[in-house]
Amino acid sequence: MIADILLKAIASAALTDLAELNLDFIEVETPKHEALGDISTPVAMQLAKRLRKNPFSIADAIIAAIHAPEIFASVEKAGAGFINFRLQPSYLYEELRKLYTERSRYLRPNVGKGRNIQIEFVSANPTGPLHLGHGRGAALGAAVANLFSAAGYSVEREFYVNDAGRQVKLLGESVFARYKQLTNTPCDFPANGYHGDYVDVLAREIHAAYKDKFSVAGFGDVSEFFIDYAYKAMLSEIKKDLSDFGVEFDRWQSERELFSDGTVMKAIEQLRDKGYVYEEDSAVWFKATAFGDEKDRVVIKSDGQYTYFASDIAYHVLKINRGFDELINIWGADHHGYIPRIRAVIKAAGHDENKLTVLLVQMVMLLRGGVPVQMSKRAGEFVTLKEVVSEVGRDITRFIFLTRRPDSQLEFDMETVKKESSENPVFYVQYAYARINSVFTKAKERQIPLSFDGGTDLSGLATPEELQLIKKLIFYPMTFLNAVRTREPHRITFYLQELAGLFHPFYNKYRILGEENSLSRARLMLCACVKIVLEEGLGILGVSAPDKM
RNA sequence: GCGCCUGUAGCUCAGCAGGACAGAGCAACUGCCUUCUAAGCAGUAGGUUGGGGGUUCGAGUCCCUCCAGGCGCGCCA
Repeated sequence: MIADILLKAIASAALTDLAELNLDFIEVETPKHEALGDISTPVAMQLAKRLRKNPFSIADAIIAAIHAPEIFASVEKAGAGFINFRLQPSYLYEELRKLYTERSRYLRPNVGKGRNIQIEFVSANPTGPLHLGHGRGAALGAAVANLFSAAGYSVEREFYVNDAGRQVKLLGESVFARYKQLTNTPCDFPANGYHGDYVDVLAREIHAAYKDKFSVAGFGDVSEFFIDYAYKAMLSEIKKDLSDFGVEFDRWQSERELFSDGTVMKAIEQLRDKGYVYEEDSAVWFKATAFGDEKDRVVIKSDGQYTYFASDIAYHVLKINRGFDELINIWGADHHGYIPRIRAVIKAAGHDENKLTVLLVQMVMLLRGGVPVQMSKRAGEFVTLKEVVSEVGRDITRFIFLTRRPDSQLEFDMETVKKESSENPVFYVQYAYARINSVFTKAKERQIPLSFDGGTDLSGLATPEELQLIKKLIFYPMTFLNAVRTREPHRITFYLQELAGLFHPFYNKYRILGEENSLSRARLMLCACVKIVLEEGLGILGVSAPDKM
């Protein structure tokens, strides 16, 4: 909006060589200090270099070309060449009314235009419960999905289930060994087996249901039953934990199916037809180096077994062939080394590699009172996502994950989190929402109407606190679009804290009810807008907006 | 050894696409509840942005280098 006006101004500012500059993005920002203006742009300074002209004269030319007195109360050149704008209160009121009447149309600029995007996240092995790191991926993935969905994309959320291969077999074998112990038949526990309590639980379940039925069997005789029983149980536990964490998926893609329905074989054959697959040392290789990877990768081992990478190839080829405009994978940072080979697959399959985006989420260091909690899935020593969520709460957990950039390591200290929980930032935001709700309840009791329209008189909103609040609200779409562009939901989190940080002082200083009628109505409508935006932002983060606290 | 990520206030973290005097929460200190929720508000204090070079009118942000931490570098999954 503002950027459009600027663009037109620049175009008509007789800066003739402008056409070739290809200005697809005009930087508009809110100044760090209120005193400087409501919005500003460094565009004159940026143009100075390209046009080889003095930034001040460029700024003058742009300013002279801006004719929008109904929007700008002032347009000034400042500092090293910034152009600072001050907005007309009447413009602010008009925008606020638009926000109120248009709601999501105002808050969710449609940049996706129905394009299809698929986001795959969590995809934890069904060999044990989710830990906190998975929770971080889940919170991020869900929020990114919400972000894109709000931006007008058609979004599919997928969980890739690694139900084939060695790990689920080891799980089944571990459960089998525990089962044998329950039937007092000797059995070696598998090397590298899973030691968690949940393995015993599964063994006991099976023993309770089937008694000693399998006690004389060797693992080979009953492996299918034990493997299936165990991983399916784990998978449904994972589903439940995610659901309790507020994270839902549209699709669960089984790795097994990729083998059984021939997808893996077909994908490899297709690559072979294109000449990207060859045999050497009695193994089958994918020519990843032809597409930028540092070495070729084995697809079928010399013993005839497929590698994990084989099904990964099939999985990604399948995904990209399903016609998505973009694929997003959210991976733990420990998998970053796999990015080049997956990119190579996308390219080899004849697609633009830029259709794939991998978001890496760094490790979560779990601490208790400053002491790191050692975690080892194999040894069964770890704190699960479920435990953390039940101890510190879902909203806090999600909010903490989403107040950090994904690519920075995160310290999660249970004691600190709990200690701070009464003063947790998430409550600060939620409290603003609850307070507004409470005022509305009071208003209803006094039979004050709570519906507003384009004609509501807002001119009473004239204090600095009120004007700042309005500006913050109507600038939400800017933050939103930046969050979408960068795939960084934490920008929403910080925005919400800032919004709440403007609301509370306002609430504290002024009265909403009990003022002269039109002022009271105006303030109620302002609150309604704050409520709308809080709800919108919290919704994207997957954090609840409680009516009462 | 090579690659990726990180290093910002005592602690946990932001810093928006290279722009103005580097911000927030917690912790510390001073005040504020008979008025719509004090999970709140007003205020004080706290920094050589890991070190050093470079590019630029301008660098926390880009490049090089060094230091520190994390994670990867299999015919493992």
